[in-house]
Amino acid sequence: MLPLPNIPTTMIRIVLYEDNTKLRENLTLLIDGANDFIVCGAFRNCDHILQQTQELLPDVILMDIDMPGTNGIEGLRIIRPQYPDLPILMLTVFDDNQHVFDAIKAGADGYLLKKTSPDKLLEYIHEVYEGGAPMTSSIARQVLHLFARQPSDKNDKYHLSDREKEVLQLLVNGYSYKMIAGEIFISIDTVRSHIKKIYEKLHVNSKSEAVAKAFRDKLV
Amino acid sequence: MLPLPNIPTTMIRIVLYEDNTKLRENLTLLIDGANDFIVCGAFRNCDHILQQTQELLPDVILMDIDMPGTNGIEGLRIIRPQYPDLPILMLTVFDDNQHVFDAIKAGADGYLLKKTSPDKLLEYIHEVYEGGAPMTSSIARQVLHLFARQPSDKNDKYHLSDREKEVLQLLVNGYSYKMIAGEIFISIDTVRSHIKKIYEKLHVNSKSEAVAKAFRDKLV
DNA sequence: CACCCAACCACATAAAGATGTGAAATGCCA
DNA sequence: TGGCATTTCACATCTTTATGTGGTTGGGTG
Repeated sequence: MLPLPNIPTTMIRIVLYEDNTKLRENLTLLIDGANDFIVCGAFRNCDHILQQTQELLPDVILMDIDMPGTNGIEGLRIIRPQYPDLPILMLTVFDDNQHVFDAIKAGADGYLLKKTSPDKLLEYIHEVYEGGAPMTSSIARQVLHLFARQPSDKNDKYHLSDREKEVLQLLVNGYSYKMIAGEIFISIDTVRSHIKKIYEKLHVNSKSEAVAKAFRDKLV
Repeated sequence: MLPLPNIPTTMIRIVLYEDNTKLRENLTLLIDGANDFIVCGAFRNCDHILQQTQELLPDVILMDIDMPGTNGIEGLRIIRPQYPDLPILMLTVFDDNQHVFDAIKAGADGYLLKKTSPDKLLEYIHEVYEGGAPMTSSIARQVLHLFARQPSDKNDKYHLSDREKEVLQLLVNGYSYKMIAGEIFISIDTVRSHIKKIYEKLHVNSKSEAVAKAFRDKLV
């Protein structure tokens, strides 16, 4: 049985994550329209990305960052360890430093802005599938500069007080509230109130999230 | 006084550093041939890059890496601190990790291989002049990977099972037991027993210690 | 001076986590 | 075939954490 001309024997399987329904549909139409792509799944967030990837076996994932529920960065962190070679292309409106940095750190293989034109987008999907690293030029510039600039010195970005930094450091070191209280000679209730304040400032709500954030943002 | 059509009022000033005389001349011809570029200097190494830059005031520097005398990387390190915003485009035969890494660290704004076609090269010079970061795709991929997944082979030192690694990843991502159970479709008691096992293997006894260890040992 | 903020403390409640004991199903491999 | 690791689940208990609502003190600033 011979394959017909111009009909690829294997389609490149794409899965989309994008919360905007209209955009998700448009992207699906665009990508399905190309003759060697097939969209085998499109979801509004990354809540079940592990199962979905297991079932759908995509060749490329196209991922928005800002989604309700599990967002693109979190999704990336979940999926990347299990699928180290799966090309994942971020497609987002954010071109600020922090988002780019987080995405790259989490193992994105490309980073495009949503204003990318449809034909360029298809070209870039091919590129990432073939092992390239498509980036819009402003992103590429940021990536290079992220590398070059050596000190993070952004550890004041959350405006933690000295005492709060001290407590956070102890949390990161694995201390319980009781141990912290003993270590710096304050009551456990005071430890609680410090930690509550830290959570507010870091926008987290558990000890392990605070610890993770401290590592990721090089606060320690 | 009106500018004539198609004749830019300001030319983009280029300085070249390239030791191969023939190539240097060819590049000069190519770039001067474009109607909005002018080569205002071309040198065989970076020995006097500071003075040359001061005098010639280039808008873009095009730089080879391997040159006798002060080479491209050293030149970059000399010039970058004084001119942090001057676009510098590396143009070289090396696409190995170390050279790319060194150049990026020293503050290059773009990195092209010499096999780049002449018309592409002119396009890329425009791009770097306009704040972009032109890279050949193999370089872009290297840059991303330098950032993201450097080690990730010593993560077997604790002999975590696949399932345990999966659970640990979700812990690191800030999931509660209940959320983990929901995500991977097992009961919360099973989550407990996995986590207990993880704690034994990592020699910790709390979630945040496990998270911290995961970061420190680059398990994530 | 009044005001804010950092740092301290207390009490209470609900949720989450840690630990222990025990057990069943699967698959591998020697 | 029997042992071993992995994965799954249940029940019980106790500790820790998270959150809320208060409060006092002292330093600094407009």
